[in-house]
Amino acid sequence: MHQDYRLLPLDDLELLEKQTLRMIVQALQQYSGEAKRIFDNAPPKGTEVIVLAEDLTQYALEVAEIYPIDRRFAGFIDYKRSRWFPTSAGLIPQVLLADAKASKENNRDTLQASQLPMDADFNVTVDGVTTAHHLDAGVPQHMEIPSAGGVLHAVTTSIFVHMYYRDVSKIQEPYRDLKDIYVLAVPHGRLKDKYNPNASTGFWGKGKHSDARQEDPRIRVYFDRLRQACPWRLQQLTYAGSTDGFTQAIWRDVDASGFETNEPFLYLPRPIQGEA
Amino acid sequence: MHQDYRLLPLDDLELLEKQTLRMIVQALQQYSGEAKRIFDNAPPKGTEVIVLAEDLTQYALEVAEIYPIDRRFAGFIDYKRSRWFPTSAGLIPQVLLADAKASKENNRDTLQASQLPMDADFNVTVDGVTTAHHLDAGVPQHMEIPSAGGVLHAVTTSIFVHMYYRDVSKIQEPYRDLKDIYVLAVPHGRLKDKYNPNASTGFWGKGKHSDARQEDPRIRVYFDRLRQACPWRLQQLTYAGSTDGFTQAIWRDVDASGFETNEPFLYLPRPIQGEA
DNA sequence: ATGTGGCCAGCGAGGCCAATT
DNA sequence: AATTGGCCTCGCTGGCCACAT
Repeated sequence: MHQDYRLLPLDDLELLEKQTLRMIVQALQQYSGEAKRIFDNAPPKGTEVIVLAEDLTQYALEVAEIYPIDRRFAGFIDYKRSRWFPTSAGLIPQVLLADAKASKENNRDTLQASQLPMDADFNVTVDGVTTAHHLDAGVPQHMEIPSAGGVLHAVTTSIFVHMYYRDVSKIQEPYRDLKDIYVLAVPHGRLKDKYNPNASTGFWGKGKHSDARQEDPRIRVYFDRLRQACPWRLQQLTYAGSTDGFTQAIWRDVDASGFETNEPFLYLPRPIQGEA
Repeated sequence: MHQDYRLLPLDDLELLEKQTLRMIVQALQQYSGEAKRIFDNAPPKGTEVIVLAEDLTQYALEVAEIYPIDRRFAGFIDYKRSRWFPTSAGLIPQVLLADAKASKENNRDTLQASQLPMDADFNVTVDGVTTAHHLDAGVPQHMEIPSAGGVLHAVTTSIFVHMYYRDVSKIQEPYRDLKDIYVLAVPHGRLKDKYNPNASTGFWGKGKHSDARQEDPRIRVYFDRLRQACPWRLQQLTYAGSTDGFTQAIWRDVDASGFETNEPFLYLPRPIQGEA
């Protein structure tokens, strides 16, 4: 049984990320009812969707935590927890990094360099000319935690919770319509060779920063390409067709032949509170 | 035994706020060691002190929570919890609203209108001319929570955690020096008559918004006047003279004669983790 | 020197549009 | 019409400075 993620076979590292995401999807599904009520009905007040996405992500995930490691980090990541993660390969110290996004787009996410878990290579085409670009990872592969008997290397796992919505009204409830919650597991830095061996292969794209204004570089994750590379890394909880206020409980995976599957799953809905 | 804060005598409402603050001061004291290590050593990256103050406030307070009420609100308040608060007058449903501030000033705090718990009247002097100003409270006196047998009215309690610091270095640790943690309990709206009967009496002052640019009005709390009005509502945890990395454990109160007192208190230091 | 007033800076986080394909 | 590139908006938080006392 391993305790150090650096000794894990890459397949086991992927499984750790998959298990992490599966748990987060369960937590979001169970909270999706209240999440939509709050998101849709919070009064407009400037940049409220940002803080709504952050708060709702926290409320969804905090009740699904596991064996905590008593170590905290401060910084720009919305939700971060150190914990012992149980896997078949061993009990792995992990730092979960989850970032909440609110967006009217549903095909990509923009990451700050500090949210990038792997060195990224990608092509950018402007005026028919394609050039290779590169951005170094800003997320360390692990955090070091002093411990009895040595230093623990807690593997970082990067999750993005993407609230896809549109505006509905400026004067009355509902002000917004939360349509889907996308959940992305962006591969750990050790998995670069598999997911992004070169600029032509991968799910990265030019960020939304302005070069002209010399803004800090950002980078984008494209949903469709992430899904093609690994279906379960792009989950979609949709409210479409919902009659009970909750999202559809479906987990995206692959079967033994490598085909994409959709597996319904059971869940315990957290009650939708606050209905007057 | 009351369950509705609206029926509490004002003195009991003050005691509820005092008990709330006392617990928060204890929590911050116990966490002050790690808080300073993290605050001082986090690498500069733009507006990092804001998020540091927020994260540290959360880490300090979340371990000191009490009997939670299963109700969540989303919004711009940094730390918010619904809970049952035990007082001698009854078990009172409460929504704690704590906002974190980072500042190089140590004599006042700026509040958004949405952080203002009472209607405020105050004088503004410009060019020798004094005029009365007014700003309506943006914090509701309570939040309504549907419950078995009726609607609970959870009293809001507004706390501000003010990290007073200065910059030290741009290139090496420590980057900052966290000097004091001020903790303010701003009186509930029902206490306006006592604390702010008119524009000439109170601790409010002109906010730091720009009228010229038509920014949303803000308002300031002046520490000295809050302390004069009610000494325990302005607490100061200072690192000055500290040899162990923790703040001085002193609670400010008043004796029976109304004189200000300083009471040392015992605490269980949370270990300062992460020292390499 | 301090205590107030208040303009502005910087920077997140996305909206949104334009140029391609 | 859908995809990708990227400029700019908007608002949140305080730094910081200028008077006034």
